[in-house]
Amino acid sequence: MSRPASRYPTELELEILKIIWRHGALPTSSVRDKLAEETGRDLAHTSVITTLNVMTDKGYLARKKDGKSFRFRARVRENTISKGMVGDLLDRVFDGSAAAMMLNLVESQGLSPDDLNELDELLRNLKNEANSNG
Amino acid sequence: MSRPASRYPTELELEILKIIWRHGALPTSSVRDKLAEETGRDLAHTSVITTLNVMTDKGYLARKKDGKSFRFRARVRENTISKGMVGDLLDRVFDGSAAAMMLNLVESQGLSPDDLNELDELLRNLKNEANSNG
DNA sequence: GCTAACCCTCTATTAAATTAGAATATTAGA
DNA sequence: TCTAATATTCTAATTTAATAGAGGGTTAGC
Repeated sequence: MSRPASRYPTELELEILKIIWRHGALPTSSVRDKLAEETGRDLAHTSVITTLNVMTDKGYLARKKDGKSFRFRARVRENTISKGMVGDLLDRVFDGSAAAMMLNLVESQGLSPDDLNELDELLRNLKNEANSNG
Repeated sequence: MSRPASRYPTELELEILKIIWRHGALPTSSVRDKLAEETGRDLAHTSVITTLNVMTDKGYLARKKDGKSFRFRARVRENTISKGMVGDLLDRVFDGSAAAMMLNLVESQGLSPDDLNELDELLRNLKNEANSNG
């Protein structure tokens, strides 16, 4: 056998998704421009189309004719993809232990006092929810 | 150009690293056995060696002759790799916002009350540290 | 009806990752 | 020393990802 297709967007695919999530449906030329502007990735027009079509086949995007060119819109939500990718890492690296992953994140990412307070608040809300819903 | 080498262990490489982190230095045959037992991945002996050698080239492992076979040990620490992979996802998906990533993790992973308490404690400790060290 | 401009489809190349077989080396024991 | 067992190296096939060129279609303007 050989390498299985990745279950989540690849590097380039994610860059493109992020652009489309931010700016809404775009034609190829705009995707290309923004890739160059925002990520420094200066691809040929045809390379961008090829990738957009692959992404369409994979179900990440939908395309619709608009005048003489296609316009691509996202078919997946940012939150869905994020959760999928985080969940994947969680399983692969931390064997599903969310607490272990959080600990790692907290340890390694030099959180500021503001960050800590924000998290504190987040936790408090979650606890309240848990109490009122459970 | 084409695909650049991934900066972090691939799927299979990570499985192998986890086995070696858990069990310490192992000969090829044991890595093979444990891959089958623990992950259901039943590879040919030569496939395992090939991968182990690639991992050695990449600096993830070191090999030393032991009797008639090689024994492979980890050259990277689990925590280092975890942090790298989490940091990578953090940058690529959440543009470096640890708080956003935590929120996602908390939202999506249905944390139990126990988990919440554990995290609460974790945060409290961090805050204390921040106060006493700052 | 041409021509220029623009966009797309099809095809192709390169490298990494995964997998494994053939050939070769090594070692222990008879 | 010869053999059987076992381990390693070398080579290779396959698939995905990333990238882009050649060729062909469409549209607006002259």
